[in-house]
Amino acid sequence: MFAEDKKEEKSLNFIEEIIEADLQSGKYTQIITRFPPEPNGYLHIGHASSICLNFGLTKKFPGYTNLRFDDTNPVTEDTEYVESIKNDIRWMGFEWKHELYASDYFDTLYGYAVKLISKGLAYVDDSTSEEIAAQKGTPTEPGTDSPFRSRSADENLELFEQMKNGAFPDGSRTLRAKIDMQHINMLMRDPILYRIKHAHHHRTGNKWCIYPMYDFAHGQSDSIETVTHSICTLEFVPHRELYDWIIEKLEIYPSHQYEFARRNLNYTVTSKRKLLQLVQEGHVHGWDDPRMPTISGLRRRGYTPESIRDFCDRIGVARRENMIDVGLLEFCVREDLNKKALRRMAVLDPLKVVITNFPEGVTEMCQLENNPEDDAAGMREVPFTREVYIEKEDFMETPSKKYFRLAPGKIVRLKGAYIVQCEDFVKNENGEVTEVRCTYIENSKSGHDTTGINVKGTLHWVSVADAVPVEVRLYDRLFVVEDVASEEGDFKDYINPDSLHVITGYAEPALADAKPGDSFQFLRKGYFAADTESTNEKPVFNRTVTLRDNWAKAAVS
RNA sequence: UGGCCGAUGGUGUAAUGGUAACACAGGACAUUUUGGUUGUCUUAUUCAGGGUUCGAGUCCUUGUCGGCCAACCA
Repeated sequence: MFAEDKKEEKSLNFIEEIIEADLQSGKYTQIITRFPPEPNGYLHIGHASSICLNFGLTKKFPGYTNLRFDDTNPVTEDTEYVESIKNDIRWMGFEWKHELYASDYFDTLYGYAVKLISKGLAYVDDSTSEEIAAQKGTPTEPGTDSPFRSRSADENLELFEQMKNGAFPDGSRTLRAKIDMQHINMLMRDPILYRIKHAHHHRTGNKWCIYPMYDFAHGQSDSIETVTHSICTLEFVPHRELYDWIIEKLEIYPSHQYEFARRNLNYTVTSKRKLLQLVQEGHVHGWDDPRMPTISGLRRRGYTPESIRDFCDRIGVARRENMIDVGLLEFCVREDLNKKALRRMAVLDPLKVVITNFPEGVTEMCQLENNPEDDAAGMREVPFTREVYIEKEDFMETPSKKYFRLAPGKIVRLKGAYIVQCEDFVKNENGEVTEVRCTYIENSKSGHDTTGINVKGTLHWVSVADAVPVEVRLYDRLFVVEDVASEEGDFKDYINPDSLHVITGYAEPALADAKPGDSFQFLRKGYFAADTESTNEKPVFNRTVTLRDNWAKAAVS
């Protein structure tokens, strides 16, 4: 059980209420859910919500959850996606009961189709795609019957078998349900059940040249697995009538579909089509680019499974349209990493400080806490010398009144080391400050400070002689507008041209040992995770998220 | 012009006919050898009108606004 699940019981969401009622009434003694991705892309933060819901339900209530790949369209699907999906679900901390594929049921589904035809409830249609579209009518106008609608069951059976045997080219015929072309629900106007695709399938190879449509695969797959609560997003609400119709006519186990609103995150996109486009056109460096809202991207960025689960928990489950602030996701990862991440010092934009009264050639070790939030994390030693780097932004020639960092004549604490006072500074010909000269106060060392001086500011620093150069990748939101989908024109027009900055930072020696995936808090700068490409020779860090910064906020306003 | 689904602080969720709650974001103060963390305080006539009721965010009704539905995608 996850720690966050142990919190005091929150009120149930509407699906949990339904399940509780079903359990209490004795309708079920256990529940079965499923997570049904199509293996045609990587999982994203929206899927995370669905994963937490489906798997979370069977953690909370008796029962189990299957992983079922909805692989009914061979032309877009691939085993690469299957593997990434399994990997991401496990990383999220969930384990499925059975690994299943809709393609496992192709024979059964074929039999179901034959049964429907025999009952006079399906027919082979020779109409073209355009003709079928025309027959459908519109939401406000009824459709018209296909000229092939009244074929005999025997003829349909014969034709359908020939379809299966590869007698016809792609697109030449379809199997359609015979329901009602005047139905108020467009999906009930003789929906296509099977189409011809002479395509290689990632699992069944070339065995089949006809493939069932979503509506003729999903509900039956649920039924075959005796899924009790089949949970999907709101755009499938109109499909429920067809879902129930097929199950009823086939007289198979009655699974039930329940819909919730997909979660939208601002400043990003969560459409697989759009994400694929970003990858294929090189706007990002792959599905796991740390700017991507994919689970693999978030992982590489430094997000933890705990933080993503917490996020999903906080945003909840409902049926209304929503746009969730990415700030909440950031809050969740800060909260998690604050407890776990070891503190390290790294200077991202260096300015040299010379401590004029500190002896040359001497290295003095300083003891610093690895994590003030976790005593068990212990201490580490950091070398201090006459010359150190601080951040450029931590010195101001003419500071405002509320600035309590370094400035001419002002004192400041170098974290874990000494209190220093600024005596002088050097400028280059462009008027930029290139060096700050300070004196240190001898008996002010952290832990042994007998001066009684109260300093307002504390700076992070790195010894010049001991600094480890590291590549640091700073990320910003991928899009410049909150709601990309609602904007006019091509979504790519709203890509943030400054979503990535690669810089060289100077880190304390301990950071040279970072292993890919390790997370750290760079003091006063944010949380950073060693990238998958990081090595001891060339450490690379991704900024997961900055620290909250009240000073920066105040400066803006 | 049809059908379906929605509407509660800036955002996301709660309140199951009986005091509109929680979290994030924002603001203020305190604490702090990270301007981090932590603590305290603070921000709503529940889309609108009508109705039922002792009592309505909740039930009924009308309207308004938003989303979805006319892929051989899922």
